[in-house]
Amino acid sequence: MNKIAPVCEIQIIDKVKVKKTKAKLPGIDETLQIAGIFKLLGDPTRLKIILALIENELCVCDLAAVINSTVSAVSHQLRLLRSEKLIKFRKDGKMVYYSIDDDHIKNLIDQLKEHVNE
Amino acid sequence: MNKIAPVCEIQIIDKVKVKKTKAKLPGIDETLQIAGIFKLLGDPTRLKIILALIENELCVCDLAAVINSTVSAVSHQLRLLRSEKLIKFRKDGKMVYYSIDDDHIKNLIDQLKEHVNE
DNA sequence: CGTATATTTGAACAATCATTCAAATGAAGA
DNA sequence: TCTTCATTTGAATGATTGTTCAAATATACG
Repeated sequence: MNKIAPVCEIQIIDKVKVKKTKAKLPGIDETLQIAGIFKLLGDPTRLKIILALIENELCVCDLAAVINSTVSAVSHQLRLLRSEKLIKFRKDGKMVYYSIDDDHIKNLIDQLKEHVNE
Repeated sequence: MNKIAPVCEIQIIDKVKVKKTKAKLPGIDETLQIAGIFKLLGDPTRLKIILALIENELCVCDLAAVINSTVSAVSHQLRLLRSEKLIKFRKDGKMVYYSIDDDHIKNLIDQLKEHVNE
């Protein structure tokens, strides 16, 4: 009788291990930033854009042609990739040429290619 | 008069570059696989799970405690990570202990940490 | 067997997101 | 200036997805 309510009671098996592991994790900001970049690369359209730009600097309409998408869809995704500084652009008259702005990206993808081909 | 309808007409600036770039891209299956793994790492909850398991083998409820989530939410995400062979598990009585099943993952994340801390 | 606990599972819900279409912007050339 | 073309932008839509809650499994133990 008068049992303590089980509300919000969290079961933990190994308190020490939990505390130690928690201490080793990166902060929430860094975690979210890392997840954010993985997320960008996790969409097929954006990944194709990155893969294409690794091979060549390209304008938006050629980029759309390379990855079989529409100019509008590509432009929307370019905005996201730009905002995270994964790509950069230069203007030449009406044209806008995009290219990779991050050396790590190619390595990241190459590593995953190995993984996939195993 | 009798202009050709502009429907579906795709503008391409540099046909040669488009064709050459297209030829260098990985096939669609490989592209989707790579995107799939990036996508898994692109969710904060799943990334935290991976980060925690890199430090320690953990049971589900301790894992939930480490990343401040619920057992149910963690279990759902573990299923996805398992299906892509990023993690493995071993059973011990009622308990299920999860750990990393992929050597590439840690390197991938370490590389992105560099990127973020620049 | 019956209870307790760790984990999994399914359905439902809210939120996020990629694409599409139409319209706007900006730059080149007549 | 007017037109054309490359690109961007905004709103709308349909689809995907992460979390929650409740119920179902599964294993240990008395």
